[in-house]
Amino acid sequence: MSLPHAILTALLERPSSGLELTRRFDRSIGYFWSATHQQIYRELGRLEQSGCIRALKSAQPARGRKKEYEVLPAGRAELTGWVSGREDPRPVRDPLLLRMRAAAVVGTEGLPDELRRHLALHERQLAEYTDIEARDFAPRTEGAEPAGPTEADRLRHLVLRAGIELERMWVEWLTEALSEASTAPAAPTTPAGPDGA
Amino acid sequence: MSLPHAILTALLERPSSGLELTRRFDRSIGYFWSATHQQIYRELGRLEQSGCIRALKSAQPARGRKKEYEVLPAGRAELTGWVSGREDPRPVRDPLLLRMRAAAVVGTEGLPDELRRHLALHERQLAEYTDIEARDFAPRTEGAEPAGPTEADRLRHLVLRAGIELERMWVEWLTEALSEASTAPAAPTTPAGPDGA
DNA sequence: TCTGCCATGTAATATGTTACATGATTGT
DNA sequence: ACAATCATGTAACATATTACATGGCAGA
Repeated sequence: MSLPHAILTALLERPSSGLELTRRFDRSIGYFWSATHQQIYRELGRLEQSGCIRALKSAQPARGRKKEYEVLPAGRAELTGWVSGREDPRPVRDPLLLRMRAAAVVGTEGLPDELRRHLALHERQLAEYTDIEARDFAPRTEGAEPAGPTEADRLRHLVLRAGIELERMWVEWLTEALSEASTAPAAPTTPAGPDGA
Repeated sequence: MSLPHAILTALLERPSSGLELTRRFDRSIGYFWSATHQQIYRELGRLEQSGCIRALKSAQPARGRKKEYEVLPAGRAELTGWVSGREDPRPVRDPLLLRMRAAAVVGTEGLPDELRRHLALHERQLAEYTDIEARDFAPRTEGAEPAGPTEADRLRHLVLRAGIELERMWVEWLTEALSEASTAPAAPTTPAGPDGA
């Protein structure tokens, strides 16, 4: 149940139309909660029906016409409740790790190339994040305005740092995996092994 | 499309019944691909129909009777193809990061407690992983048998290390987030801000 | 027999993905 | 008129989650 809350957050930050939301989900918000435009339109319809948001009057309900939404008090209350609630971290679901485990059984054919490809992708994402950090969260220069970052700034920076640390972790792990793979070339493996990990 | 391959891998490691698979998905395999018993039974039915696996003869097709499956050559071929194929890393989807971003807009009420709770959960998971590492992948003692770890052992260890590094990353990040939160107590935040991160 | 657990399964719902359809606007 | 693009949406399907249903077996 995170998508509606992601949309409420985005709309509180700035009232938007469905397509604008879609674009923002390709950039900032999508870095930790991705969504396609179909999901977004469906969810906008539900949120409107449940009274959490409403379309601005300027927009007539016609098919090809832009339709902008804003959050109503009920929507803000819903979001506040969600933030202060409990929700366990989701169990990890990573296809690459699964494939490595499968490779331990059926062989590593083609795997090193795939690891290199993933490494390049994670390095690119990491660079994108650090660019954003340098642009939006540069340390205050001396003699600048006395006001430090706001609470909101600090929270957003923390979220970005989580993304950075995650990417850094994958880059390091993939580098290590590749160096191990090059030490010992691929070979047929034993048919079975311990189940412990 | 990862669940069927997760099941094939598990069955290659050891032929099992649905419930046994469910238990293994709560332990080793589930550490990077979780699944409920309903998903597993449904997928076992599909895999059997498509000729990737078959039930061992010992098991009659009765409702309350145990039914064990083994992988057929077609199943092994399917898995091999999947391992050597391409699949992009999934975009991150993390509700906690989303909630922090929402908190930047509606306030951090109740958030520090939740961060502490998550920190404890990740610390526990990390301890579980390092226990497994110490048990199953202890460094070879000097003077032991000359054979090093097999390729399969190294792959399984790599997968476990990814889990360890992921948990360590979350533990560090949550610790940092909490120390920042204690520096500046929660307060109502500005209604809008930059969208950049 | 009754309780509890093992084991397999169904049904309903929620969420996510892929492909396609339609109208509006702008530039040539 | 035509093409390209913006913008909103439908339909079909795939996957995941939650709650519940059914039968077998073992021991009190």
